[in-house]
Amino acid sequence: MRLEQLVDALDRGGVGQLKYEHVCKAIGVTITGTPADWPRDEERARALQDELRTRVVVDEPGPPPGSGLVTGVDVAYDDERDVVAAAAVVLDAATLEVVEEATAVGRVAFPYVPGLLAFREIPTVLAALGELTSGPGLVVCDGYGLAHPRRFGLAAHLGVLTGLPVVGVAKNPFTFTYEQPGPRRGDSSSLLDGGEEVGRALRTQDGVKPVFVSVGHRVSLSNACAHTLRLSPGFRLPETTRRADALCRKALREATG
DNA sequence: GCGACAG
DNA sequence: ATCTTGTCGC
Repeated sequence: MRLEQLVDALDRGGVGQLKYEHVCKAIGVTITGTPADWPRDEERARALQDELRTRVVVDEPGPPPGSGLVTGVDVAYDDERDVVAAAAVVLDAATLEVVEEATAVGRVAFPYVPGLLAFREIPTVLAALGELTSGPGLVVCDGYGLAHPRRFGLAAHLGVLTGLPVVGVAKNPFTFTYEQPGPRRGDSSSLLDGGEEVGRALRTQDGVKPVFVSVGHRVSLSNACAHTLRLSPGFRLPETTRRADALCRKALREATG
């Protein structure tokens, strides 16, 4: 996906106030600044979530597991120097082999506030996605989608901005509750916010702590779980997450030192 | 008011 | 997320 297409997508999505003219190239990575009109305080960030949440698409099953491309995205921080590095790693969904990699480095755009994680991660993640030549296919990110206080976590936010199918796979249950799923790989249970199922606790390896899957955009929950399972043949976390995590850390090392 | 709280 | 040694095990 080229950067111009990404910006077009942003405009078509009615979020044209998000400009990425700060994006430029330098020494093999993309250096991105925070968009001038990016929310600067929690109040405006929550207002933007409330505005964008209505655009989440939940009535599509999403691409079938095991075919096409699947892209993992992740970020690493150097809070001392106010630097963030993002990575996007495209895998062949059938073989889990790496098809393409891209990174971007930028300034931290927002502090970490539970419920507002997307504002911290998304600008640099978009820059990394914009560097990809291949279409990302299904995107898998760290954190939650609809499992969120206002039903608009990182995965949903990224999906609405790009129009891509996105799933969220988190390592912790956040504020939600769940019954312990069965002990075998593939066993799952509901992730609950009160009585509402907002995601699933999914066991990806026998006898290992589950991961927490939720819908981001244009995928069903059951399909999101099926993808997560296929992407996790040997470890607790999906290969997309593992690859993106390793790459963004490397990009941060090379950008910082 | 206090604690908890994706990454 | 990040700070961090050793250690158990394949």
